Amino acid sequence: MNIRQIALLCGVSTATVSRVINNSPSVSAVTREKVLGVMEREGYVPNAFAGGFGRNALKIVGILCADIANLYYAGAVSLLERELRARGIDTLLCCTGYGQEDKKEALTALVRKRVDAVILVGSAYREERDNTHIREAARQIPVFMLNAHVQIPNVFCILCDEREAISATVRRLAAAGRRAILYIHDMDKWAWAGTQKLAGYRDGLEECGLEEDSRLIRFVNSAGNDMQAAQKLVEELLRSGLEFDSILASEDVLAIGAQKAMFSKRRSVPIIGFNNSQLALCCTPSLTSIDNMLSVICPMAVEMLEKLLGGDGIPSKVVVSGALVERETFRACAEPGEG
Amino acid sequence: MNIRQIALLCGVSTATVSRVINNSPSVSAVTREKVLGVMEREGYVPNAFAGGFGRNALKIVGILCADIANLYYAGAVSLLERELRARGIDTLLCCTGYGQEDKKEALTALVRKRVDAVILVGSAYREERDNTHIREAARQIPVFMLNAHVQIPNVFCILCDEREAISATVRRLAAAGRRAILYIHDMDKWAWAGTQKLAGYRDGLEECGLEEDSRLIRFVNSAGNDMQAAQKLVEELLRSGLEFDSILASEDVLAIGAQKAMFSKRRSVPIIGFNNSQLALCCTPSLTSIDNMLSVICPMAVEMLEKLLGGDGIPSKVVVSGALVERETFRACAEPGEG
DNA sequence: CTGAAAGCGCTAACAA
DNA sequence: TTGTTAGCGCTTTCAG
Repeated sequence: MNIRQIALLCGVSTATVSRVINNSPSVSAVTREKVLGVMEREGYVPNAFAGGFGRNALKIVGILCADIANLYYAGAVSLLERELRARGIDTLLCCTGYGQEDKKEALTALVRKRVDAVILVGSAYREERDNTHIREAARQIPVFMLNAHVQIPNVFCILCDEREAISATVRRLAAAGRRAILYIHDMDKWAWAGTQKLAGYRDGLEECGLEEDSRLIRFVNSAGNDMQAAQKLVEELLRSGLEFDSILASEDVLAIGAQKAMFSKRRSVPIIGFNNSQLALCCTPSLTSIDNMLSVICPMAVEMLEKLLGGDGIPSKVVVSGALVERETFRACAEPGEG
Repeated sequence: MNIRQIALLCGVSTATVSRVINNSPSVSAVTREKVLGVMEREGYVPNAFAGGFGRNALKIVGILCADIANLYYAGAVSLLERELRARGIDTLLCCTGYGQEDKKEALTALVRKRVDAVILVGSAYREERDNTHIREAARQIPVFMLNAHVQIPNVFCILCDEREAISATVRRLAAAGRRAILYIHDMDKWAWAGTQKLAGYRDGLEECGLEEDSRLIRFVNSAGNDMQAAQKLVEELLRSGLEFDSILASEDVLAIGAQKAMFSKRRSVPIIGFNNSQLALCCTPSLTSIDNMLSVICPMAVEMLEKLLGGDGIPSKVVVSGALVERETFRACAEPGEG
């Protein structure tokens, strides 16, 4: 059943049916009723893509993320999808994993679909070496990057200043008397963000006049369960007798692993995670965490996207600051010795 | 830039270009090279939707879920998307929330887009009263329901027997000497699944010859933070002096809230959640939880979907059994008094 | 207010 | 191996 058949049945033209479908005011009440009646009777459902196709007005944007089962991405996609839907835009979701080839293929596949724009969520999409595939994509459609930055025409980056957020957190810890801050990260997957965060840690130390101790910077590398890996790591560190009086992790799961290790050894120090995810609330004690402001960044990205599609100019880069969300594992008022 | 221009530039027909694009074997090597060269040079990217559109071969399926920020749905969507992508099918994601009207609208909107099928994730999509919108949708395209069941032509349901899973868990608790099992649920959002689960709890009691005690069946109703609400509830129950020797919750977050309450009062009983989500691993002690087998159900759904689209027949209903995943909050070998 | 007709970019049946 | 051509379902001028 298509628009032509309906037109035939009504004894009007397809144009008129189209007008009825789209609530055009320039249709007489009688005609409209007649057409609506037939549509109803025939159970006709117009094909929503047929019109937009070809006129580059599909009203679909592609969202790429590494893994939607990851709470961080799930949160971002949730916020993005909501805003897009509110504007009548559909979301084509691609979970690409972390492999460079897979990410690349997914991006070009989306471009082939002539979606109106793509949003790349997470710093995983900024490759260390070669970002030409992003450049290629941006030649065809606007590309938005969340929490990653590249300088390419038609690519728009909205990000949180994670480096500064980490640095500020280190300063907070130092102000609370902490001198030996264990830093746990999982940089492999997040090359760029990982580098930024680590730099933030170092900034913080430097600004506080603390010496960097390489034994306090630890890398967690796990194929599957990052939490468990972090737990094992910290248990080992405790066994080894390494001294530290606080823990900062580049992700909530790592912090929670560390927390479990400390708990099992009856040790207590301030522990701070990153992402301010639901996990931070569910662990006991609840986890202090750095919020990288997805709740701000995502709506902002969609707003910019809308403006851009509407023909307005938008900045190619927006940076917002992060914020420390204090919970049981650390209070700013905490004094040395307390946890 | 379209296929016609490329054809012109190459001095061949659009059909030939089309063949090159689709790797048809019936193109001479020379022609292929020539066409590929021009495509490359011109930066031409074929429109992936244009072909499939209209021939009802869009290779897109719509996935509806209430809220992708919810770990449970995120896990399901992750599994589904992976399987779909492996088959060259794109995923259009709609997060509908729990409102009946919103769910309905989202479904009809997808049907208008002539996606190849829709997958409704979660029992929230089975309305208590009126499922005619699903019937309508199913008249146009195949509908798959995950963890919900209705009997409608062209609707295919794949679900976990949650009722039996809960009942079995109650029996396990009883076998471990537990007689007063507190049951916490949040039925409002999940009318159908909620009813099933509660029925399972009652089945379990009955099969063990335990009397149902209405004070032990508790409803948590929170707009936002279910965990906190459950925590408050249990704290109150403890204050009120209500006796119970174990806790079973219809969702992991509720169990974790209960756990926090118990922990803060230095009480310890077996606690069992539902969904076996990441949260169950992140809390301390780690949470025993009922796994409703998304990891089985989701790939199965996509496999069935593929068969159906390929013209094969598939069953309209598949039920798999759940499984208890035992962790620190309960071990089957646990004896009364231990927790 | 309504209709005729020209596409949108591609595929596929048929012809050569 | 290649070309011709008729659509897919709808929107959108431009005339009436």
